[in-house]
Amino acid sequence: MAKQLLLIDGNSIVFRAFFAMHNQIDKFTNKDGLHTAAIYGFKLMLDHVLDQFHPDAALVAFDAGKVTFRTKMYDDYKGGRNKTPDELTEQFPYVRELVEACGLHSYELKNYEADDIIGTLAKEGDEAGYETLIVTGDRDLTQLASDHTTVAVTHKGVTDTEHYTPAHVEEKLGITPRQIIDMKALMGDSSDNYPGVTKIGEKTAIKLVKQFGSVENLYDHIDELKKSKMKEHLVEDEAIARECKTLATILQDAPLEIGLDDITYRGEQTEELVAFYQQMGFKSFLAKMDLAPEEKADKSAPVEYTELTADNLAAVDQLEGELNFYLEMPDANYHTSPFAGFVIGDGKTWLVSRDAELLKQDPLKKLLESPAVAKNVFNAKAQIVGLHRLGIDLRNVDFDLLLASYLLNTNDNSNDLGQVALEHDYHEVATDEEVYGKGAKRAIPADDQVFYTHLAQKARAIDDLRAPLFKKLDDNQQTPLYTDIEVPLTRVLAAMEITGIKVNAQTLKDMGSKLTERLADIESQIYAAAGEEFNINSTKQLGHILFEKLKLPVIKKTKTGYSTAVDVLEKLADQAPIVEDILQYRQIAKLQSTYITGLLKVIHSSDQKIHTRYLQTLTQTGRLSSVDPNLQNIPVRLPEGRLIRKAFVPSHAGWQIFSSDYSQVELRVLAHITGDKNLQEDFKNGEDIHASTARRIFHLPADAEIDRNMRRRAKAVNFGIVYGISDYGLAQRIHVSRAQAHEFIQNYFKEFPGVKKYIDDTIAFAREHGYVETITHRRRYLPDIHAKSFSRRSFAERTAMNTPIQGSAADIIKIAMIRMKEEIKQRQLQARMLLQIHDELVFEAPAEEIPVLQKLVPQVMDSAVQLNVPLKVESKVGDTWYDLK
DNA sequence: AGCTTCACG
DNA sequence: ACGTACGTGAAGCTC
Repeated sequence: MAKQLLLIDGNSIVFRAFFAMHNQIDKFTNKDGLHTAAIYGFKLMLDHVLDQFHPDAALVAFDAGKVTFRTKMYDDYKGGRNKTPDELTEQFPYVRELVEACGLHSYELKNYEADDIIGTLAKEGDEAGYETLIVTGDRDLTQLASDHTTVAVTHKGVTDTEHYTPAHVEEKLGITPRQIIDMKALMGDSSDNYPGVTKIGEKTAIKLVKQFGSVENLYDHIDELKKSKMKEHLVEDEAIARECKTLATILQDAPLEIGLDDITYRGEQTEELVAFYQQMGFKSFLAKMDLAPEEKADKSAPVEYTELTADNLAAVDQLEGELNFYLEMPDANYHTSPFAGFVIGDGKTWLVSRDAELLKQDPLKKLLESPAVAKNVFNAKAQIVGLHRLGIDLRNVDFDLLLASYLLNTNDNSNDLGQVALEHDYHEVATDEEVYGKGAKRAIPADDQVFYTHLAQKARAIDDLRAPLFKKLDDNQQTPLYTDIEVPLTRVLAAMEITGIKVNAQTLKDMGSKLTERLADIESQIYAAAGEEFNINSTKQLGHILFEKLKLPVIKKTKTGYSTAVDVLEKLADQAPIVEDILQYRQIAKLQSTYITGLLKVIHSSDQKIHTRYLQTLTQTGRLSSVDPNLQNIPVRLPEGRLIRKAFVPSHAGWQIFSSDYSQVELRVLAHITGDKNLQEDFKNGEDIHASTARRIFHLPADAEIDRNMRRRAKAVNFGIVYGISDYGLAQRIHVSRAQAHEFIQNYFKEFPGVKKYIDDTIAFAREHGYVETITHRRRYLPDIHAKSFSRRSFAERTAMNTPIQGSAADIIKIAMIRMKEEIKQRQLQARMLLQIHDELVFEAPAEEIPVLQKLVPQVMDSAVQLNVPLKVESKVGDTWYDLK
C-alpha cells in the first residue's frame, strides 16, 4: 500500500475552530484564564482525521507572519482583514505544543504562507508515490487536488469536511483543480483582497475558463470574443488578471529546509499529551486516554461518603432537611434497566450503596415516600418509575435538575447529569462517559471508590445546583411553568408509562404473516421487471436499477446519490410499472419492520403491555416525544397501516378505548397569539376554518360553495403559515406555480393582517432578545437568528414564529393532562390515561364510565386555558384503538 | 455513525 | 444566488 502523507493548514484550522466555538468562548478557559476553544477544536479535528487516515508522514504548516512575497508584490494582499482577536492569538503557541505532543511536526517559513509549504510538500509526496491528504479551512487549497492528493475542506465546525478530488472539483465547478487558479485570477478574492477583472464573478469566470482553458490562452484568443462590456473589462484589466493569477497560485517549489524524511509521524506522545491536557483542563480528552487510574488527574473536589449496609441503615435517620437522591440505572430504559446503586444525602452527609434492595426497607422507604420530606433529583420520571419497580412511591419532588435545566435552555441538553452540570459551569462531577466509558466498553466500575465517588458527586451536584437554577427560573418568570406544569406532569407521565397499553401479539403476528406473503409477491414482480434480483431496501441498488439500468429520468439527487423518495417515485409511476410496485413494497416493508416486528419486540411478557417512555426534556418546542417504542406515530392515514391499531386493546374485558383530540389547536393558538380579528371571528362563528380561509384568500362571496380543491389549497396555506411559509415550499406541496403560491400568501396576509404583524414582531423580538416564548413562558433560544448564512438565518426565523404556536399548543394539552388526572382521582374513576399524541389523549375505561368521559374529557380539555377564541374537542370510542368512532 | 426513507402530529 | 415549511423516532443500508 502506498505511503500516506498528512498536511494540515494550521492557521486556517485554528481560525475555523475558534470561530466555530465563538459563542461559547468563555466556557473554554483553563485555570490560568487562557482561552482554549481553538486548541480544543484543533484537537477534535485532528482526532477526526487520524480516525480515518493513518499517515506515515505528517506536518502542520503555519504562516510565519504578515509579510510574504505576495504582500511584497501586491501591497494590499490580505489587506482589510480585521485584527486577530487576542483570545485567539494567545492560543497559537499551545496549538504547536499540542501538535508536537500528538507526534506531528510543525513548520513555518519566513516570507511564505502555510499554503506554499503544503503545496511544495504535496508535490514532493506526489513524486515519491505518496497518497496525500490536505486538511484546511480554506477552499483555495482545492487547486492542489490531484490523482493522489485529496483536499479536505472543513464545512461547518471543524470535523465536518468536504473531500475534494479532481472528480469532485469537476462535478462542483466543471473545471480542473489547476483551473481554479485561472478562475480566481479572473474573479478575484475578496478575503485575500485582490480584485480580479471588473464585473467578473464566479459564474462568468468559470464559463471563460471552460471555454479557453487558462488566463493566458484567453488573452491569446481575446479577439474571438464578441464585442461586449465584459470584453472591454477583460482587455482593460489584463495586467491585473495576470498579476492575480500569480497571487492565486500556491507555490510548489518554496525553498523549504525540510523534506518528507524529516516529518515522519511519531504517534501520540502519551506523557507530553497528559501533561498538556492537564495544563489546558481538557478533562474529556484525559478521560479518553484509557490510562491507569492513578495517572488520571482528578480535578473534582473530593467528596466524603459512607457506604450503607443493612447494618447501618440508622445513619439515614441522621439526615436533615431536603434530601438529594439518585438511583443509578445504567440502561436508558428505566422500565427494564438493572439498578447499579444509589446515593442519598442532605448536603453534608452522603450515603451510598450498590444494593437497591435496601431502599425497600425503612427508614429509607419511609423517607422517600414521605410527603413531608422534599427531594431533589435528576430526571424525576426515571426515579419514580425505577422506585415503583421496587415498590416505592416517590413523593414530594422539589427540584429536578434535568427538568429545570431543560426549561432554562432547551438547546444544549443531555441526559447525562455531568453534562448538564457543565452547562451550568459546575465542574465538580464527572460525566457518565468519563466514569463508565462508552459503547461496548461501558460498564459500572468494579472499584467501589470510583463508583461511590461518582454517585456522591452526582448527589452533591444536584444539591449545589438547586438554588442557582431556581433563581434562574425565577428570573425568567418560569417558576409557574416549572412548579405548576412540568413537575406535576412528570407524575402523570410516569403513571401513564407504568400503566402501559395492552397489545394483542397474536393480532400483530397474523397481520405479519399476510404481509410476508404480499411482500414475496411484490418482490418477485419487481425482480422480473428489473431483470435481476437486488436489495430493494438499498437506495443505492434501487437507484442503479431505476436510473441507470431502466434509464428513468433523474428528478432529485441526494448528497450520496439518486433520491428515490416517495415524491420522486410518484412522478415516475406512469413511466414504468415497477415504480408502483416499489412504492407498494416500501409501504408494506415499513409496516412489517417498524410496526409488526418492532412492536412485537417491545411487548412485556409479564403483562402483554407496551410501556413507552415519554421524553419530557427533549424537544425544542415543549412537545413530548415517545421512544422504545414510539407510540406517537402509529399508522392512521392509510387504511392498510391503520389496521395496526386493531392490536391496541383495553387491558380488561368489558373496557373500551376512548380518545379526545383538539381540533385545529395550532390555528386557534395562532388566532389567539396574533390577535387577528378575522381569524378570531371565523373561529368564534364556528366556521370550517379551511373553507373560510379559502373564501377569504380567493375572494369568494360568503355563501359560495367551496370545492374540495380550494379547501385543500387553503388548508395547505394555513399549515404553511404555522410552519413559516415560503412560496417555493407551498408551490411544491400543492403543485401550483411559485408565482401563484406567492399570490396566495400575499392574499392571506392581506386578509389576516394581524398574522403578518405577529410574524414580523416575533422575528424582531427574537433578534432583540435571542429567544422566543410560549404562553407559559417556555423559552427557545435561537442563536442562528443572527447567522450570516441565509439558510440558517431563515430557518431560525421560521422557528421563531412556529415555536410559540406549536409550544403553546403543547402547554395547553399538558395542563389538560394534569387536570384530567386529578379529575379521575377525585371522581374515583377506574379510567386511565394511556397515551398523549400531541393534540390527542387516549384513555381506557370500563364501558359504564364511557358516558362520564364523554362529558368530562372535552370539558377539561377545552377549559385548560382561556384563549380569546374557543377550543374545540372531539371524542371517539371503540373496542380497539382501530375501531374508534 | 450518518444517511435516507417514512410513520405520526 | 442563496435553498426552502414546523416538530419528532425507527429501520435498514453503507462506510
